[in-house]
Amino acid sequence: MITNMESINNKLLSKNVRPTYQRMKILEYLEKNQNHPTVDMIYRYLLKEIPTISKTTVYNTLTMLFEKGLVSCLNITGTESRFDCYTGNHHHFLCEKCGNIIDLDVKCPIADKKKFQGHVIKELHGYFKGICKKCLENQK
Amino acid sequence: MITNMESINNKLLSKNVRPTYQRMKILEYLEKNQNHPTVDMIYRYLLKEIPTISKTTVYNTLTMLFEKGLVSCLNITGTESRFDCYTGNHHHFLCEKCGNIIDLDVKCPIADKKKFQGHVIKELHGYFKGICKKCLENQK
DNA sequence: TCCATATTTGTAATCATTACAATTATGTAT
DNA sequence: ATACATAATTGTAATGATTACAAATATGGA
Ligand SMILES: [Mn+2]
Ligand SMILES: [Mn+2]
Ligand SMILES: [Zn+2]
Ligand SMILES: [Zn+2]
Repeated sequence: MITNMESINNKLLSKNVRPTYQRMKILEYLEKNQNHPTVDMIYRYLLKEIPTISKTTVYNTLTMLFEKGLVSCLNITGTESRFDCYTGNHHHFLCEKCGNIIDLDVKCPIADKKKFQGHVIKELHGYFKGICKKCLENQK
Repeated sequence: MITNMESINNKLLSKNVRPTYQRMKILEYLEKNQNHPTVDMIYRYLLKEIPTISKTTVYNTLTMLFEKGLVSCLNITGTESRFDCYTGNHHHFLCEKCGNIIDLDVKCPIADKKKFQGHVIKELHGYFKGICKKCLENQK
């Protein structure tokens, strides 16, 4: 996937979202930083490029992008939301040592089902917690 | 599983936790109310039986019980922690209509693995969100 | 009974998130 | 181009869950 302003622009337009500078930059950040950032991480970075940006705008934009299906929102840490521009079906691993969140390719047996045991499924989250490969190697 | 004070007592003792009245009551509540209550739900109920109980005690106790492996902690809603005395491997469904959290028996392909792609796995959370069977029937 | 220690309690602080109103930017009709 | 209604952004205050911390209380063993 190529990250350029043109594609980001089209992505927003395809969902009838006005491609404002703030929205473009937030989406650009997410595409360039696929480490599942927090609102604050996005905000603090964008502050350099857009000194007037408000954290409320970051919150509002991410909520809206989520509702439009352009980003996904994780609550794996339990303390703050994490955002991911990759909306395809995948799972996540949280390292309790370094705090990194890693994408996992796990085949969930009911991943593509619209219904399960009578319940309509709209979202699916697979969260794993433990110690990541890199941290295990470092402590050897 | 029978919920009586004797078994709760033993459960705590087996983890070298002093079975105080507050701890027993919190664990008893969880065993009798398997609807994944919040801290506040537990606190407000126990207030009737233990008028002097502090919400801090509920927090401290649940954190301790979790660390001892006697309860599990869910962050499915994103706004507050939910607790579950059933620590066996199972997944959860959150209904965005009624807010209920339902146990799901989903076979995760890596449920019993200690390691996955080099990462040591200590916790596994499967969260599904949508509209539950009961709410679907009601709106027909 | 005495005492060191564990537990509980109450209050204040923290931190993420939301509410809300004021300001600013934008698209469209004139 | 101008005016205006509307959308978007901003700043600040409020909310709510959780944590920090110190004082009060309870407990088990000497
Ligand atoms: Mn991801
Ligand atoms: Mn459960
Ligand atoms: Zn790590
Ligand atoms: Zn429901």
